[in-house]
Amino acid sequence: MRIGEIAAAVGLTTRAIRHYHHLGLLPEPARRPNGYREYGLREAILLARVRRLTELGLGLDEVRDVLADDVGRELTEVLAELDDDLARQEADIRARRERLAELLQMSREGLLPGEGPVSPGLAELFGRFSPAESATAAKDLEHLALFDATADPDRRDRIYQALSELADDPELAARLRELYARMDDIADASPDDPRVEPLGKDLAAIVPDDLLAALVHGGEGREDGSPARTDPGPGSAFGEAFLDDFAPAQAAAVREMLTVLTGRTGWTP
Amino acid sequence: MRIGEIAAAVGLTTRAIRHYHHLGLLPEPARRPNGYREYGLREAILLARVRRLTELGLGLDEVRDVLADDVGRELTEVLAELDDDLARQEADIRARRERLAELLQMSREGLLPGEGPVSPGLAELFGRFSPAESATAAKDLEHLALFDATADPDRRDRIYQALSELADDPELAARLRELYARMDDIADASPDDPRVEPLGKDLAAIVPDDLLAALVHGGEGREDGSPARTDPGPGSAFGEAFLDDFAPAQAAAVREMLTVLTGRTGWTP
DNA sequence: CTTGACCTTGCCGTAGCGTCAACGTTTCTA
DNA sequence: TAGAAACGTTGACGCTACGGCAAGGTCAAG
Repeated sequence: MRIGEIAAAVGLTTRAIRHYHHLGLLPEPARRPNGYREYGLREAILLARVRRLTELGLGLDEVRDVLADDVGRELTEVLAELDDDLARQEADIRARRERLAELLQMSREGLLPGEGPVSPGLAELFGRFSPAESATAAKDLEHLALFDATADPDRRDRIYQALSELADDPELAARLRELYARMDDIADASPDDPRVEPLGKDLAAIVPDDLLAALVHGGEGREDGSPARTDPGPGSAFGEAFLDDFAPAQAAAVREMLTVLTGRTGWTP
Repeated sequence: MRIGEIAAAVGLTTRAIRHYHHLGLLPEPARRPNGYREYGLREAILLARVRRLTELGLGLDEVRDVLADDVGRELTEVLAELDDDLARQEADIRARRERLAELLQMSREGLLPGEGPVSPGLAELFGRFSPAESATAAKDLEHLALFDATADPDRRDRIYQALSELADDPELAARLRELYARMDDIADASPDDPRVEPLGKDLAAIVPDDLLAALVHGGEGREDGSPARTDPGPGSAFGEAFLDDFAPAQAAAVREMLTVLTGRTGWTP
């Protein structure tokens, strides 16, 4: 047989067969005078074995090992290993599909924020605060979306829990909205503006103890643990970038808030 | 932030971030005087979105589309498509794992032939015929293993069914063994040997009608449909290779058998 | 001054082939 | 009998999402 004929017979492409030759999986057969490869039934049988093994999902070098080692002992252990691997992949895919199902559900209900797919806990928070209510609020939600993608789920959900409780209390929610408004107000103010310091203190005051605990405690006891929404506090490059995201006066207020909060936790930089 | 800092903040590697720049997924940020890239919070937020999307399993160009298209319409349809894709993968993996489970089972029971993993139907046939009983029998099983990997499951199982019934009948099985022995006997004979023609006729005689029907009918009505165990009959390159796998006298006997069988089906070459 | 931890660009490697490119051979057909 | 169609040959690049290494430049600390 020529290569195309054997390829059709075993259900492979000619390219695949040449590839197997190249890898040494299958020895090159004799050539006809014109240079064409000449295949016999033995090669077809070998290729059929290769095909069965690759269809199971074995890699080509594993196939080579199995073919070389002859007899099923090696085969059995390769198959077992492969099954483990496939089990992992399957679990992985299922987990992703579960997340996808949540997201598709949210998407159909129109709950997906512009930030794209986020955790359900955060999506709920997004639903609670009207999006374009305040520039500062919008920014805050963006920060949360960043946090959402990076923090570990435990801590994340504890923090969302605390925030959710805060939003549930009508009085607290009203105060929060007011604070956002006051932040908006000082967008163009100087850092020395007299409104800055009281705003910082009021911001600190609305942070409940359980939220603060979750923020501080979640940091896994290293150099972080700062109450900034995203792990490292000011002093770290990230913290500076975080503060840079605010207007100067707003940043000063946030800094003031952090000072008060670190005082409350007894944490030292 | 420098690239390592933002990478740590969003949970990516610096290499990945540079890769995203290269692909145009994320614009190159401004540089410091020393050439270092300088990142701000905006980039972190963008990267967090990228990370969420890639973790769902989106390809990077899909991520780019989603980021560019802004807003969830495109996103929703990409997610739905992705879910379809994952569903297919999951089904595929499950099917492979089922086959693997069968094979591991057979392997533990020592039923795996040297041919490696074959379909359950064939494994059963392998179990019925003692492996080294006859050189011709061994060859026949090899041919079946080749057939096993290439034929479509329907036809394959119908044929195995017929073969299994043949093997179930003690008298037929005994006759089959005798035919194998006679094939062995003429391994070194001349094609003109007087034993060849009667052997061919006897070979044809033991093929039951249902097996013949399965063999002929399975060919999906094109140029095949030949009763050779593997699709195309003599005249095709594969058929020649098949006959070449036998000693000359044996090949003559097989040819004789085919002549008789094609006569029985009324099939014309 | 050195060491070490950063950063820079750039190129090779991964798995399993698909897909040209550029060319020779065989076979069918007008 | 010529030309086209359908085979074959080797060789090289492409795909995914980066990892790893090389060969350097930069910066802070001991």
